[in-house]
Order: sequence, then C-alpha cells, then structure tokens
Amino acid sequence: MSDWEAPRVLLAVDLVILTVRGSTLQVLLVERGVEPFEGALALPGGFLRDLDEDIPAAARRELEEEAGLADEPHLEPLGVYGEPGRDPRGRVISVAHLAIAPRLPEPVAGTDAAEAWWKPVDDVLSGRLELAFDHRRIVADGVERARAKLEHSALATAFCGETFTISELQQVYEAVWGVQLDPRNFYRKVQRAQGFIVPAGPSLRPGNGRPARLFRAGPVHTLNPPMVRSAH
Amino acid sequence: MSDWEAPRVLLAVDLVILTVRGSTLQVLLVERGVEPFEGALALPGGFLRDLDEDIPAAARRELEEEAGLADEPHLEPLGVYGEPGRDPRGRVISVAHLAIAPRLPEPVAGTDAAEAWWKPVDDVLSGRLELAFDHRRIVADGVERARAKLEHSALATAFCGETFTISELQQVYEAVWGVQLDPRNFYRKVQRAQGFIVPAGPSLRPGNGRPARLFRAGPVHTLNPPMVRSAH
DNA sequence: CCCACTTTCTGTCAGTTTGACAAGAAGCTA
DNA sequence: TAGCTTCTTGTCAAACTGACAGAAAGTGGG
Repeated sequence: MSDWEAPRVLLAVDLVILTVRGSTLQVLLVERGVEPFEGALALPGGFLRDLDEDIPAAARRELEEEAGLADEPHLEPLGVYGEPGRDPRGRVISVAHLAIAPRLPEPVAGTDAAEAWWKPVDDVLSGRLELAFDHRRIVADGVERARAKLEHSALATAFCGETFTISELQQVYEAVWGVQLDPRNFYRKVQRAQGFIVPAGPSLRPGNGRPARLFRAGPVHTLNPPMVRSAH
Repeated sequence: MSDWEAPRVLLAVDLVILTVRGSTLQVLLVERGVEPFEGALALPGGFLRDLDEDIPAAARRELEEEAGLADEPHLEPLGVYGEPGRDPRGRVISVAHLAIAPRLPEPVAGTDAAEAWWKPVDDVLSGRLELAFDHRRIVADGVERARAKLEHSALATAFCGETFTISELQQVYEAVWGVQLDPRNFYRKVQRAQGFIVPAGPSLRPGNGRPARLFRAGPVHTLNPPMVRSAH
C-alpha cells in the first residue's frame, strides 16, 4: 500500500449558459473545432489551464473566451461528471457550472475559436439536437436546477437586465417552467415576497399598452413566501 | 498551443454522513492516520483507487470502508472543492458527497484504519471542533443542503429506519432545522403531503404514552405541498 | 382498581394565502 | 374620439396555516 500512487485525472470545466429569448429558454452551444466530436455541438468549456488555476476562475475564463460574456452574470457550480469512458482522451472529470445570462441584444458576441449559437433547451432535451459527450445530461441537470431555484430564490432576476418590468419577470418564469401564469396573481405574489424586487424610480417602460413600472433586483436571495409552481 | 498539455490533478472523494441521535444532528468524523493533518479530525474519504473507478462507486466504497455502512443509505453528490493549496500533497480535487444514515443502534460499526465518531454538527459549525483541510466548509454546505431538501423532498425519511412513527419523523425535522414544531400541526401537514409516508400495517410502536402508528417512506420524492419552515 | 401522567391523534377557529376573474387606468393607433 | 392593448387594483370563495382544546390509549404508583 505504501508504494501505491493515486491516479491523476484531467480536469475540465463546462458551462450551461441559459437565457430567455422570446418566450423560450435557450442554452448556448458551440461547434467543436477539434477531435473528439469535431464539428458536433457541445457546451462551452475546456481544460484547467494550469495547476494553479482556481475552478471558479476557469469557469469565468471560459465564460469570457467562449461566450464573450465579460460582465458578471450569475454563475454557480452545478455538478461533477466524471464517468470513465465519457471522453476518449482519457479520464476527464468535468466540473459543470450553471450561468444565467440576461436578455441580450440579439446574437452572441463574437467568440474566439468557433461559432456559438443560442438553441432552445427543448431541442436538446427532446434529442432533436445531438450534443457531444454527456452534455445533454448536463443540460438537463442545469435546466432542472434553474427550474427548482426559480421557486425559492431570486434567480429569475438574473435573466433580466438591470431594470425590468413585472411582466418581463413573468415571461422568465413562463419560459423556464414552460407554463402560463395569470398576470394579476403573478403581480400580487411577486410584490408580496419581501425584498425580491424593489421599485426603480418613477420612470416607466412604454409598450403596446399601458406603460409598466420598472423594478430592479432586491437585496433578498431567498424568497419568502416562495413562488410555488402549482400542479397546473 | 499544440504542444500544451492539460494539467493532471488528484481526485478524492469526501463524505458528509449525517444522522440524528437523540435530538441533535450529528456528522461522522474520523481521526486521520497519516500526514497531512495526522491525528486531526476529518471527513471520511480518500483518493480514487484507479483510473477506472467511477466516482459514485468510490463514494460507496469509502462509505463502507471508513464508516462501515454497507447497506444502502441515501447518497448524493454535494459539490466540488478544489482550491489550489487546500492540500499540501498537490492539487487535489475533492468531490464531496452527502449521505444520510438512519438512526443506528449505538456506536459506529468497526472501521478499518482509525476510529470514527459521531459529533454534533453544531460543534463543527461553531468552530468548537477543529477539522482538517476545508472540511468545516464542506460540512456546512452539507448541512445546508440537508436543511433545504427537508422542505421540498422526502429526504427526512432517510434519517429513519424502515418503519417509523410520525413523532420520530418530527424529531428529524426538529434536529436538522434546530427548531421546535407543534406535533398536531406537523401531524396534519405530513399526512397532507400525498405519497410522503404510507401506513405500515396495523402494528403500533409502544412508548411512554399512547402507542403510535407506524409508517414507511412513500413513493414520492417531491413534497406537495412542501414543508415550509416558517420564520419562527 | 383507580388515578396521575405521558404521548398520540382528532378537531376547531380565526387569520392568511391562493386561484379565478371583474374592471379601472393609461398608453397607442386609426 | 373610439378601439385596442397591457398594466394595475380589487373582489371572493376555497384552501391552507398556526394556535390551541381535548379525547384516546397506553404506563406506572398506590
């Protein structure tokens, strides 16, 4: 036992970057430029740069390099995916992260190596879109995490810009959960959760109908009472 | 870039094994038998055995080797702890797992190398008990995970034996959350959550007072309605 | 056997929250 | 000005919550 040596593995970081575009939840995918799975769609990610790089730092680096998201979106660890054989290059342990991007102007900002696209998560989950490695599983776990956290945390505000209207926030809930909500009851519930959202000045956002009041994310991260998604 | 090679790291598995003894939440700790931190208290765990060992398999192996829990308690991944410098032996990435052990007869079953003890989590969280590496942080995350999951999942039943009474289940909630609950309202809430617990035959468990009906874990893992821990 | 005691279990009741829906408010367009 | 859209404020019955009374069913002591 004294001459035994612990095995060494490759450490990668993968990103599930979610956003809401239109009324659908979308995930950022890149086209792989190298083997294995060259040309296939995959999550943004890559190996640890060196032995001194912190894992969160590596996640932020990939977020900027591959997705062009330099500012600071919500980023949290999601899980570890290290099944032997998931990568033909050897034993690769991937630390998946979940990132939430606010609604962006339109296309993804210019990325380094390959092209990147927003794709509806439903296309990934249903198998209509094939992904490299076990990335479909990782996307599924990320989406499930986001759905759960919307109930009890203020994560939904991370999908919105600096300021937002209540109906924009409602669109986030509807897109992520895939349900329809009553605007009037949603309005009441969101307001009741103390510290979830706070008014952002007297300015209004014009639209097709009556202009809406603007809000920004409040100081609270744990919703009380929570936003229960009822058994529709 | 083509001659660049990804760094290789050591992969470890650590276990936060929780149980309820008496009325306090406790965690299993072992005394380290080797450097670094020889003699200090730490979480059970160890390195991946070889390059073909699955991570969940390594967690189950440590669960049996170091804690003597051969049967199948609840086990789920908790998080990754891989800060550079957390282990003087090199870059060690630890995949922490959360395990829930049912109430055990009395002491921990005989363990392989060193001694193992149940310790109150409060002693760890308050710093009264010093732990090796960043294990105090890992314990804190595990306890927080357990507290949160008690609200929305049927995790509490994993702290109980095959069959249990409703007041035993209540003791789990009280120990994990560190609060006092009204037995009558608890009784009602637990029964209302469809599929959470199901009656286990006509036999009763005698005690100091009126004998209690026995239940076992139901088929449902997501509680509806959830067990909200109110703002006491 | 009867009484005190403990714990389990079944109700009750007022206050709050929920889901469904009506209707007013405030802009834009024709 | 009329018509349309969307935001915002209410209303109301049903369900849920927290606090608490009290019956049910055992144990142990005299």
